[in-house]
Amino acid sequence: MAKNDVETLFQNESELTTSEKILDAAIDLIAQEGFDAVSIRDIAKTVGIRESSIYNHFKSKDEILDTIIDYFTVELARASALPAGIEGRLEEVGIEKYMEIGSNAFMERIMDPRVSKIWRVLSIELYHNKKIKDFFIQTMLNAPLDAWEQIFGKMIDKKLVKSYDPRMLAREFFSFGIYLYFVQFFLKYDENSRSFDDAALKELDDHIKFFIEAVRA
Amino acid sequence: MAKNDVETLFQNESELTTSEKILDAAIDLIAQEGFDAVSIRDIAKTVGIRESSIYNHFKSKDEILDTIIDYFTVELARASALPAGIEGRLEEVGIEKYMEIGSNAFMERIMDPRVSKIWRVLSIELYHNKKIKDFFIQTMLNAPLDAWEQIFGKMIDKKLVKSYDPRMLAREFFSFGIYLYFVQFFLKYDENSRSFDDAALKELDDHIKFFIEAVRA
DNA sequence: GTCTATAAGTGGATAGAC
DNA sequence: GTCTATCCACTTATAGAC
Repeated sequence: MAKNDVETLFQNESELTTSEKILDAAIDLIAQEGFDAVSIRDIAKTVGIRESSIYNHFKSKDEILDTIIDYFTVELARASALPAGIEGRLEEVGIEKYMEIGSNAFMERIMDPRVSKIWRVLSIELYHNKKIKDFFIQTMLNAPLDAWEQIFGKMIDKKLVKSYDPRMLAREFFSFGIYLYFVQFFLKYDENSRSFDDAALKELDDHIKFFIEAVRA
Repeated sequence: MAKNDVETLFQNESELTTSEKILDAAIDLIAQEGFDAVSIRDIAKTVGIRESSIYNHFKSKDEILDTIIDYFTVELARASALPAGIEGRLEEVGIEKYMEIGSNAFMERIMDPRVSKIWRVLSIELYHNKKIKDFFIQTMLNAPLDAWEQIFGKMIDKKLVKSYDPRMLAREFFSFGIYLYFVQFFLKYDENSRSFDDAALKELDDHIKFFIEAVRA
């Protein structure tokens, strides 16, 4: 990586605008200490400018957080979507492969070291930021549950899966993702381990195998 | 409840010491806004004394939080312990009853409206307080996983349960509790709904039924 | 677009009278 | 054990020179 601490989340490090540098620094600091504990001075010092200069790019401290939230909730929302093209190919690929592809698509976005710091920021601010809370409820909870409910409904129709309540199956399957997320971003997070480790991937693999064995018709 | 907003967490409301009033007020305010956002002045105003008087009872703001953490982590740690007496009665009570009793013991502590505010405080401060983080890893994660691993090991020995890896079974069973906790205290928490609602209990019930059907030998 | 200087407010904490 | 008064470090944010 480069000479400074801040791993950039934007494309070309050499051509970063000051606004992008500010956002990078803010993300880095907030991920470590939380939004309240980070001051405009801290951010300015990390970027290498005076605090008053920050206000040429953002009109308030809150606007910095809002920009981070708006920029990345859109980006991260794609994580819960299933990969395009797999939709109609249920019989072709089989249950195992189907669930594996769906899970991996989800996990890869969360594992990505480029965005794991953002996940940490959103996790930290979740408790008192309505925008983040709504994002989580919608994107991390309801959307995946709805998607998996539909998928399990179809699997039941095709007699690939026992006729359980599809919503219950969606919860049984997806709740494990929330568990892994919580353990990773609340209990095990530190600045050095920014991505899911192999143990978590093994646990997910075990979960998929156990679940499939439990529901296969 | 009484004439003021603060539901006391201590025994006799009429005989609360000032220290206890301060802790109650602090818990109430922190559960709503987080520790950083609550000032000594806020706490003093809620109690009805001047901020300087706070320092006759606690030597710093941090000591207030520490007292809350120390007092309740001990209390809450009991939540993850299985009820005494059930230990050796596995054959007698059967798998369903055994798991139901274990789960209920855990859930009742979390549901208790008296302590759910404390759970919220601990959840909010989890990300930057090592003491709380250690408590969670030990009491909310490792201890329950160890306990259930042992139990499932015994169930497998007695051929009550298929011979899966007991640690994997512990994760499959207990991760749903983490999911329910996360949804409750991070996504759905607000001052009015302080306890788990019936939907969560129904979801837990579904989970237990699904799990038993999946593992029964 | 960055700087210096400063405003205006809030925070935790202490001294000393009662 | 509570009060008034005060300290001072730190915060966000603005004004205006360069």
